[in-house]
Amino acid sequence: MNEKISEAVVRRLPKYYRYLSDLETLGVERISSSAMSKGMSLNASQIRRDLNCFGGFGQQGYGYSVKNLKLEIMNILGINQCYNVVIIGSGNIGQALANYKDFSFEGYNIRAIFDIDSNRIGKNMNGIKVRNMSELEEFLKEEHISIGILATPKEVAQEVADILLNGGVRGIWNFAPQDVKGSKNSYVENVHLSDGLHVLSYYMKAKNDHVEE
Amino acid sequence: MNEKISEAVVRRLPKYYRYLSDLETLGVERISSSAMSKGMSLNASQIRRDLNCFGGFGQQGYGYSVKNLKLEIMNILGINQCYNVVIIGSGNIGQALANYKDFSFEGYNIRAIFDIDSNRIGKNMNGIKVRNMSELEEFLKEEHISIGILATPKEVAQEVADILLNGGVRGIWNFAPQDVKGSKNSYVENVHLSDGLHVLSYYMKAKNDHVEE
DNA sequence: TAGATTGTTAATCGATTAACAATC
DNA sequence: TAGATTGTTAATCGATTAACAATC
Repeated sequence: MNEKISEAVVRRLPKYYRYLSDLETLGVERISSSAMSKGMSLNASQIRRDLNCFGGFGQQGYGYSVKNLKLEIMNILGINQCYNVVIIGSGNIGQALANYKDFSFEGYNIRAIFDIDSNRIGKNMNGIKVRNMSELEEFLKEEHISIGILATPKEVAQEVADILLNGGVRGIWNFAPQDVKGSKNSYVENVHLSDGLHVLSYYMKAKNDHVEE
Repeated sequence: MNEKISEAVVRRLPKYYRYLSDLETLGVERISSSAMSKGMSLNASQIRRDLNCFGGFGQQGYGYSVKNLKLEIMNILGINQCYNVVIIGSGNIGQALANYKDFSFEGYNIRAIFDIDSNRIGKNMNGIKVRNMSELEEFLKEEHISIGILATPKEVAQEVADILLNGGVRGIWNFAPQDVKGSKNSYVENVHLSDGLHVLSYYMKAKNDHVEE
C-alpha cells in the first residue's frame, strides 16, 4: 500500500463498488476478473492490477468473493465509516443533495444547511434545519464536521471554503461553478456539472459529422 | 481534424472554455499557452497540442486571442448552437436541473419535464410544465428534441432511455444511478454523482493516513 | 530586425494490456 | 490431480512533456 496509487485507479474504485453492490443485490457470491471485465467493459488485467494496489483480495482458481471484495473497497474508499456533513447554500443543488436518498450516500450525515437568504433560514429540508450563514463558524467549533458541500454562487465559493477549512473541515465537495483551493491536509473535489453536458454536445456533434461524411 | 481525438483531450475542452470565459470577463484580450499553463495548472505543450487537434488558433509571437479561442472551442464543443431538451423525472435532481441558471446552460432549452407522479403532473417548474410520462412518445414525435436528461429511479432508466432514443433523441445525460446504453448514432453521458463523494472520502483518508505515518 | 510564441516532431513517462508462473 | 484464476512481471501502447524550427 506504499506505492503511489494513480488517480486513474482511484477514480475506478467507485465503479467497482457500484458493480459489486449490484452483484451482491443479485445474490452473486463469487466473481472472476474476467467476468467483471465483461460486465464492466474493463480489461481483466487492469482489474486485477487495480485491486492489487491495495491487497491480494482474490484466490487463485476461485476469483473474488463479491461480499468480501465489496467490503474491502468500501474500506479503501472510506465509505464504511460515518461523516458529518454540512451543506452551504440551499438553492437548487443544495436542496437536491439534502434530499437525495441513495444507498451510496449512507454514512454521510447532513448535520446542517447554511444560507444567507432570510426567506430560507429557519425552514426545514428533509428534516434538516436551514441556518444563518453567520452561525457557520460557531457551528463548526461545536460540531465535528469533516465534509462541506459547497452549493453557493461562484463569487463566494472560496471565501466559504476557507471558513470551512479553518473550522476543521477536511473535505470539500464543490458544486459552485468556480474551482476552490484546499489546504495541506484537506482535499477538494471540484464538480463542474455543465462539463458533462458540454462533452455530451461534443460527442453528439462528432457522431453526426461522422454520419454526414 | 481527421486524426482520432482522445477522450482525455475532449474532457479538457470544457475546462479551457471555462478558463477563457473567465479571462474574457476580466477583459483579457490575448493569452499565451504558458500563461494559460500557469492559470490552469496544465502543461503548456499539452495545451498547444490539445488545441492543435482542432486547428491552428494561435499566432506565433502573439499567443491566442481570448475571444476568438473561446469561440473556436464553443464551436468544437457544439455549445454555440441551441438544443431542445426534455427532463425525465421531476424529483430532486430533475428539479435542480430545471431551475439551474448558469451561462454554461445557455442554448439548452428545456421544453418539458415528464413524470409519473400525479402530484407533480401539471405543475410548473421554472415556467416549464410537468407532463405525464405517458405523453412522452407523442411529444417526441411533435417536437424535435435532441437531448434527454434522465433523472429517474434506476429501475426505469434504460426503459426511458430507449423511448427517448426511439423518439429521435441523440444525447442522453443520465443522472440515474444506473448506467444506460445508447444506440449507434447517439451518445450517453452517465453521471454518477456519488462517485465524486467517494473519491473525496478516499483522498481525505489518504491525507490523514499520511499525517499519521 | 529581435523577441516571443506557436505548431510540431522527438523523447519520456506512465498506464494499459498481455503473458505466465504461482497456487488455490 | 487437473482446471481455473490470481498476482505479477514484461511488452505495448498512448498520453504527456520537452525541444526546437517556423514564423508572426
